[in-house]
Amino acid sequence: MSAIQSRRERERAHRHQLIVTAARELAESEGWEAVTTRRLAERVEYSQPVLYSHFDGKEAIVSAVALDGFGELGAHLRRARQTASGLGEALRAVCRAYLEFATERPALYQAMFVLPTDLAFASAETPAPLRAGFDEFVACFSPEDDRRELFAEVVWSALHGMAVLSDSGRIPAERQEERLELLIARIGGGGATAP
Amino acid sequence: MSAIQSRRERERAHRHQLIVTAARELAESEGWEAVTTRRLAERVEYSQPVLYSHFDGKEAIVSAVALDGFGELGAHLRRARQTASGLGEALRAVCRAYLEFATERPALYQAMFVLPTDLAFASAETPAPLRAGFDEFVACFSPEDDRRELFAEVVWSALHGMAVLSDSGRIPAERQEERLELLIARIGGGGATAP
DNA sequence: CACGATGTCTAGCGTTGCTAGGATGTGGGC
DNA sequence: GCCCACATCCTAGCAACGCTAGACATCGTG
Repeated sequence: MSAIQSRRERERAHRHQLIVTAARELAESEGWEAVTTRRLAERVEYSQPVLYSHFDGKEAIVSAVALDGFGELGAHLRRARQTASGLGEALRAVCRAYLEFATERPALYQAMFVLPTDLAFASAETPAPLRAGFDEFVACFSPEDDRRELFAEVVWSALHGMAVLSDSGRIPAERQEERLELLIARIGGGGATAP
Repeated sequence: MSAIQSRRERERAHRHQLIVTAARELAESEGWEAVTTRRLAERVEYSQPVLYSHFDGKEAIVSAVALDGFGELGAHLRRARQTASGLGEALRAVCRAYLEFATERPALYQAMFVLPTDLAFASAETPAPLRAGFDEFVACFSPEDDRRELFAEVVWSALHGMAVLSDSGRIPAERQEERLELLIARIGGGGATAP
């Protein structure tokens, strides 16, 4: 493993991230339909084929962006949960942070949840960042409740539905806060450990 | 309005529906990525340009399929609600019917909720079929509750999230029934009219 | 029968994701 | 210091996509 080899690996890793962030920025400023391999190549100042030496295809690039997104979402939710005191407040903070994330980074959120990707979820070798976000929801329920995972799944589903339906105008966006409060009051409040 | 003119209109309407059902069948058997204008034209035994004499583009065809879907979903939910007795049972029946619809017609459901379409939702002139499905959820809550619309929005969001997250493998599909029961118990049961 | 209008198809444009094969330049052995 | 080998990168191009212009045929009408 010579020094120049390791330098090349560093450069390669750097360019890898360059492509990912370029794709993300382009998507966030003009939408995913504007992210073509040609425009992306132009943006990173390389030719198209170098994209394919880093990724298996366009879908893999989207997946890489999504993976970054899951990392950030996990950290965002964790921060929110840790600044709260008590399980009830934690749930509210995490839910609010989730919707915040979805509305402020719509393109990133799309890559993570709407666009087709290569990411393996329910499988055994699910990447850690993919679990991390979900685990933040789980942590908002009592460890003694053996149904806390189920609660987390339902809350996550509801939040995802609210995010995506309001983003596409299927439900009025201005009532998002009311919906959030209703959800928390019903799911979290008053004994999440209840039968 | 001569007889031959009306005959031509009939033929035209018939071909319109032919295109829509062909697109839907193709999507349901091979997925939407397999629905190209060429394959669709071949399937209805016309050339490509006739598609564009009926629709403004591919997105409009998807929208037409989605519109059909909303009609069917509304009828499906209505049937489910009417076979139940009492508001609580109605909510359970409608929710179950919704998830049933989503899992049994995934391609149709995608056209309605995931794929980009021309459909106008929150606007004033929202087509009736688009409201119909939502109204079935509203009808599951007491007319005296001035927050029944809000309840309906939250339930719909949760169901949509459950449908789409489990379809893409992000939450385990086999626990769908448990999640549904939890949602109903928390949102519907025990006084949907509660503060 | 000839004309005009309506409807349909062939052919092609620009763009997409993706790839083969040649040019370029850098690093290591003599 | 020279030269070869190897890795890297780009030019050029393929098939398929959504969509459209213009030629062609078909049909009802005078």
